[in-house]
Amino acid sequence: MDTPDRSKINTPLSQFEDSPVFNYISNLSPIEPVKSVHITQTFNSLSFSSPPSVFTSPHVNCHKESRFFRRHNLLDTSKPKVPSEDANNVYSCEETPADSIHDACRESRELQENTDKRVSTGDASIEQYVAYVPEGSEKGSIEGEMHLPELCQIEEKLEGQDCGVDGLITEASDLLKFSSQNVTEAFKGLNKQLNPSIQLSNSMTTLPQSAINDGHKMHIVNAVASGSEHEIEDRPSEAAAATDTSQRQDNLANVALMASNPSEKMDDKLVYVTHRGIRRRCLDFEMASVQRKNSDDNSNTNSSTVKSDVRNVGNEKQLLPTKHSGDSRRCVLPGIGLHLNALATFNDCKNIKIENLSSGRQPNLSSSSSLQLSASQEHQLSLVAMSVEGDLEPSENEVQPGEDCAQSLVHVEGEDIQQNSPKKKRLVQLLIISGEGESCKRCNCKKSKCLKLYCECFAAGVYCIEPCACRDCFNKPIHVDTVLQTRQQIESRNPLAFAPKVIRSSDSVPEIGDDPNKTPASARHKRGCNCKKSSCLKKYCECYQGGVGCSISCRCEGCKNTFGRKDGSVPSGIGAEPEEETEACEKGVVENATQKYEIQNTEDHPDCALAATPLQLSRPLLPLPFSSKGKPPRSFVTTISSSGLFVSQKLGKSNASRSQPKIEKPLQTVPDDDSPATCIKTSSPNGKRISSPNCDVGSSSPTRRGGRKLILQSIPSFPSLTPHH
DNA sequence: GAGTTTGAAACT
DNA sequence: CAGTTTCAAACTC
Repeated sequence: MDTPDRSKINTPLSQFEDSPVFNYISNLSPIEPVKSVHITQTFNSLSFSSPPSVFTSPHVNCHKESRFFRRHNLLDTSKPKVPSEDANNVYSCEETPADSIHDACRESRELQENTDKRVSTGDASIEQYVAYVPEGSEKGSIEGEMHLPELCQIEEKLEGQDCGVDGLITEASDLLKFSSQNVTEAFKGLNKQLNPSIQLSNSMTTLPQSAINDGHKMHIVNAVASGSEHEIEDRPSEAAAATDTSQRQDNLANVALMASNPSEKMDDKLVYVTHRGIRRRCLDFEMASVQRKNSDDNSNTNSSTVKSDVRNVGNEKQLLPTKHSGDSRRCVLPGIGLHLNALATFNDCKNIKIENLSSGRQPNLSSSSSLQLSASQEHQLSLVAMSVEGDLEPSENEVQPGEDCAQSLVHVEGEDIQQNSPKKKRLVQLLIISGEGESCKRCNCKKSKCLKLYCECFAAGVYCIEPCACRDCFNKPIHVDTVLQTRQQIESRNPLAFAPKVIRSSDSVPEIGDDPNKTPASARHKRGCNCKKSSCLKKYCECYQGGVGCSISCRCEGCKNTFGRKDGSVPSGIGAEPEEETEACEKGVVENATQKYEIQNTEDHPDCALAATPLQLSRPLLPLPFSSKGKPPRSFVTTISSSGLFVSQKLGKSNASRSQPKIEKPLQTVPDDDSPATCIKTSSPNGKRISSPNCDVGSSSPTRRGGRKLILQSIPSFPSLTPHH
């Protein structure tokens, strides 16, 4: 404000003096000239004080620059808050196959990474967090290790969350803090407290597999061993040493976690360990086979109790690394990145497993896959269902809960694969390719750090994973705190920000037998679109993308939404309700577009296991984002039943509408039915399915889960599941 | 793969 | 609340 005056005063002083106005002013106040000059100088001196004349012109520039810097600073500062930066670096390092590691190793690692990211353990975040450390160390970014604890601490401070996850993180961080020596000591202490298996794990870090008897133990050992081996192989001696330490730390962390909650966490931890091992090397599969054998020997030990199941699950996962790798996406999915998942994860794993068991382990992929595919939501659902249903059958195949379609494939291949490393590898690759590869590609954020709704992943409540092409991504388990905070912030602004954009009333759910044409119109985009040029005929339109008709709430112009126009041209009754409750729509006509969608979905959809972010879990709704093309659709349709349950689906594609309705119905899911939809899928409008690719596969495969219907009851359960709150 | 278009999200 | 800017997906070439 002052600046202009000054400038005026400065340069043109003489001019002013000459000007009539100045004269006039001068007349008014005789003192002026001097003062004016004086002032001018003062300002000049101030402004220029440090900088030379160079800045003469540039007040403005200065400001701009200052602004510029400020912005940067802000950003920087913000980053720092998120311990993440360092972590990020580490993380990124991880992701970047920069190292001199052999190509093979690199590939395997990549695969592993993918898998790891998707690991479903409840501790997913922790897992990854921990996992990163080693990676960083591998890459020689010791700093990464160093910072991790700090990050954890920061997280603690920031969140102070009680969530089990957080707690775990904290513990992990603490563990990490320990110097190797301290670690050792701490470890010893832990061992005393830990159950035998854990202790074994501890010893395992250094011991060969042979020493282990217990299946669980075996897993741990394998994981550790594999990891260490891998590192050793890949890296020079130095790296090996570092890795060793990091691994130990990880192990400790795991142990600590386990210690904190032995029964529940054991599995997860085990899984975690396994994952790590896998991550470190693809070769683990072989190990897995070995483990599996061992496990088989020990498997008998497992009791029929739920706990036993859980363990089994863990074991299975571990046992079938392949699946994990493949799975990691899926099964792990749930656990993968999600905080929510994490919460649910434990349960999920259990549930899933149970389901598998209940289903009687279908030889076919579909069954397991379908469940898993549904991912976090499904997990939850499954949990409920599990509770409801009692019949569990032991799964011979040991299908892992988390497995995806890909996994299912693995299964299909059968045990041979397990035993056969090469086959396993192939399968894994296939899985990855088919499953994640495609589906997993997700966001491509460059400036939002994946912490805004611009980011599809973030918006979908899932962590970004490797397939994402995002930059400076903070939407990773490592940055849980940041993610949570951001989400809260956004939600504070708009409580429904993360709610499914398209809602479908459960009632509206069309019945399977119904006309396929029935449009998802019954579903409605909550806020309505605002399309001006796309005529609501392109994916730019959220309504269209979600496979729903436009409604009154839409402010679109020239609406031609094939799913239903704003004007209500579509019978579905679109216009009628902004809210989605009614479903006249069901009657709606399914449009060609819908069909297209379906087709696309089917094709694309390979879903990935998404790591749900914690918030999602917290939310009542758990939309499972599916990626069509690997990307989770921004909007996915979620059905909310009056009861409060929801299963998100992608309405987009008709499948969702049809098949899913079952699922959607708050209370029941009938997986088995028919159609491809059978798999519990969540489809995104984009055709991205939440459900695992298996669904597709599954669809092909006749078998489904036992045909049982899952009855979901009101979801009060969610809260409990959520570790956070 | 690069560039454009589009509309939601975010900001003011 | 409206207008503008930013952003990333969707789309086009």
